[in-house]
Amino acid sequence: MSPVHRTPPRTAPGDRALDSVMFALDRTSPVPLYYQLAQQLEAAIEHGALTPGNLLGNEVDLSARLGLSRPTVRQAVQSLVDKGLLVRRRGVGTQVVHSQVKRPLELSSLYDDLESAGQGPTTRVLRNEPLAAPADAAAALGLAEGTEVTVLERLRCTHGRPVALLRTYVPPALLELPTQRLESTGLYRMMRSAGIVLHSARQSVGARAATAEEAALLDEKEGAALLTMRRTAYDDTGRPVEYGSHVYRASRYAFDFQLLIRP
Amino acid sequence: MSPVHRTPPRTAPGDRALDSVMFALDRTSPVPLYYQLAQQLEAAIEHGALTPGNLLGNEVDLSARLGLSRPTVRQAVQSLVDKGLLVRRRGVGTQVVHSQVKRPLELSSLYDDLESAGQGPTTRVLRNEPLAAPADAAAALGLAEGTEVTVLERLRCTHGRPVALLRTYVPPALLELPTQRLESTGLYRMMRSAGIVLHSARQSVGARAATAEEAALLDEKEGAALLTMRRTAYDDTGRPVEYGSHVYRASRYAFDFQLLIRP
DNA sequence: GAGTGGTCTAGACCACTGA
DNA sequence: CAGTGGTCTAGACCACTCT
Repeated sequence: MSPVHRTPPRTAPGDRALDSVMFALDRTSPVPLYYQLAQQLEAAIEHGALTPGNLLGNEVDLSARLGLSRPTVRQAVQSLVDKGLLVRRRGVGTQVVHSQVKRPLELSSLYDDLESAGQGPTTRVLRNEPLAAPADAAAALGLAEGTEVTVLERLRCTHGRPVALLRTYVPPALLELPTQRLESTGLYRMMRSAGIVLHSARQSVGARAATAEEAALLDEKEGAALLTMRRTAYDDTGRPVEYGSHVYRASRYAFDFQLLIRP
Repeated sequence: MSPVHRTPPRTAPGDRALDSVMFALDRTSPVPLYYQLAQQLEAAIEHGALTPGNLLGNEVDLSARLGLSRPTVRQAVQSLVDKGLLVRRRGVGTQVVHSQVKRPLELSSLYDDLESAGQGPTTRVLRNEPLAAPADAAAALGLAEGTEVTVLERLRCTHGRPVALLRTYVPPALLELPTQRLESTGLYRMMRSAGIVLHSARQSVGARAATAEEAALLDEKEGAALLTMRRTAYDDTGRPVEYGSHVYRASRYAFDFQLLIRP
């Protein structure tokens, strides 16, 4: 038996590097406390102050040390668990996931489409006009076949070379779509500016051989393997706001994404 | 003005069908209350008792009516918001998403791989042996190149016809992989039985032309467009447990999934 | 048995929305 | 303005894991 009366130094196998990390919470900030904490925890993990091994002292101590209630600390921790950075084990503790794969890097191509404006990628609008909706677009948008919609065809390039050919159908009168702004700003930012809040999207990814026309536009050979993607996007009321049928050069593009498996 | 003193009938524009729905909460059950409530809400939505329009009375009333605290009710509602079934609007209320797309149907092919055992799909193991890890597999699994791993090659069929050719590398000594159980049970179930808890996976989907060998196995023509998918799966400690490099017949398979866009 | 996360309560105040 | 969700507190008991 140890002659120590107090709690021993406690550098257990799964030692808690968190003790040395300082957190600065600003109660006057409009940013929620749980969110401030989550951000600082995430930064500490990324920056390496919190090593993958095992860690993160128990929630009761942590909340006492931070001057927060346990539910608030839990809310912060939970958000990182949802991001896949932490794992909770009942009776054990909360650990930082080993993970080579730090950044979840968000999800697949929608993210690209959301962000690809201004910087490297450029977009050329090949077509932007009203059209009687074809069967697939009408079905996806919940309209009668033949309803007038706006059809866009855009050629997306990175490093000056084509990557994707995007055909998009937008419901009538949803928003103005001046070609110039489409090329400079991107469809999703225009929607956001118009007060349309994206909520979810349904995607289907497949493959097929390039047609002669696609091959010419994309600088591929006819019959080359292309990635295809059909997507219907919905706003926060569940209303479809876009249906797209796109092809990507398989030689220059792939869909990368991380899944979290939920029990 | 109405001569009524009490609260009027209150069949406002966004009327609350929830008032007529009964909830049965069992406090003796080991199932958490918030989870019971979430399930019953989800069932009510799916079954149509809660119509897409607008709905769901405020959380304070709801918790009072159910005899629960507001945080508990919030936890239930939040889980459905996370699933994309409900939308909260501050100052307005919580609404059922219109959504054509009811079932989120989980995510892409991993789900298929998890579930495709026993029923329609069958799996034939073409190869199951130790092998010095090639560069890509070693990198993905965090091993030195040439480390001995187990390589699996499996041909997956539905309706008696081939759909996919799966090449999988499993770290050494992770678990036993008898061919017969692989064909009857599936890799993921075997992992689960071995106490391996899947946590996340990184996937990359692309396309390319079929080689002669692939074409022969998959009953396609050489040069046909195939979907390709590379996946590294991790368990809950962040340890890589599988690296796969797979090809799917584009004529018979596509990756379908739903994204939720988070602000 | 000690320590952990999982769940739950009964309040409180604030920020935003809409009439 | 009243009503809504968003955040936060300070406790409580339970279920599980590990030693």
